[in-house]
Amino acid sequence: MLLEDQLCFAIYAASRAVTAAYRPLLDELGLTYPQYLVMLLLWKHGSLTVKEVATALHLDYGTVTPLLKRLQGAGLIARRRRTDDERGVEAVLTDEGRDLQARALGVPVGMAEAFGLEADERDALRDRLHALVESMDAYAGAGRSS
Amino acid sequence: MLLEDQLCFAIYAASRAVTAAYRPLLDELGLTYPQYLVMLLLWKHGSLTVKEVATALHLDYGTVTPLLKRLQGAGLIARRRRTDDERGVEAVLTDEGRDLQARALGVPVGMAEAFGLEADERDALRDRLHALVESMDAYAGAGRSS
DNA sequence: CCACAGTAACTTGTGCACAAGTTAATTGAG
DNA sequence: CTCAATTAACTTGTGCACAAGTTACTGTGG
Repeated sequence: MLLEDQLCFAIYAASRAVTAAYRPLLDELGLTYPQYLVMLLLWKHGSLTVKEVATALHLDYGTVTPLLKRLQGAGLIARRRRTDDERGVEAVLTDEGRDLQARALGVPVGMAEAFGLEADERDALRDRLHALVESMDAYAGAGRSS
Repeated sequence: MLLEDQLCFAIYAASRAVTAAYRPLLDELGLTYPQYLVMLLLWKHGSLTVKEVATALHLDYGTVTPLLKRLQGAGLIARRRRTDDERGVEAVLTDEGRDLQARALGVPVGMAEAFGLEADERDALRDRLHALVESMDAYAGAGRSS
């Protein structure tokens, strides 16, 4: 029952340490860490529905909706109803949002340095965590169905 | 720059998946995940100052103070000024708080099952994450001093 | 065509998490 | 001893994160 022995606490502490390490880098871009994740998605895809963002980040609509509104308020994205299915709302990069990508190129480099790990170690840890998330999702799914 | 390739996102997603897996177990105890971590500390030590709790969990006073007030509101702890140093406030288990430990014994067992990992794998992952947190703390410390 | 189940998004309320600023008690240099 | 710096705790404000409930649109069976 010791706190320090539990994997859950190690993950919880690591998550907060990582976002804290990102903060000074992201402050210069005027982004929070979840906002940065959304921008990463949009720099790749150009535009995404609220549902697609929520699915990719494993987040709730109730988290994503206000987050996108703040990005809109910052002028980085526009939000508009889809025309083919008017239930959907699409987030689209503005010119300003697209331009921000150039200034964000240094962020992953700076973070790789902070991690203090070799690339292969980093990949191994990442893959193990991905497997953990899938295992937990499967467990949660099984729990719901019983 | 791909989201799925980044270690940071794997940790962020894993952290939320873990606390989500704890939620149904902790709901039965009437605790949130951070509250459970505080109770783990108190079941071990009996009483701790706000500073000691904040240090152990790597949290801010601004997070811990209201958290302890909610535990006090739930009747699990009492909060009182220290007599030897009146700046300090101590959190102490109530009888009710102490009794809760018996009902919480099943929580780590249930979680070990959800993780779907062998004990040695779990320990290896935990140690690697602990090392990561220390590395990041050291990096942040170095950044502040420059 | 029409009730209706299902889906996408939003809203409200609670609880972290952290920055920045405030207050009160303690410590220590001169 | 005195007062300036330090420390412990609290407060305020912003932004996630998620549960639960609401609204608007879609697609399908009858």
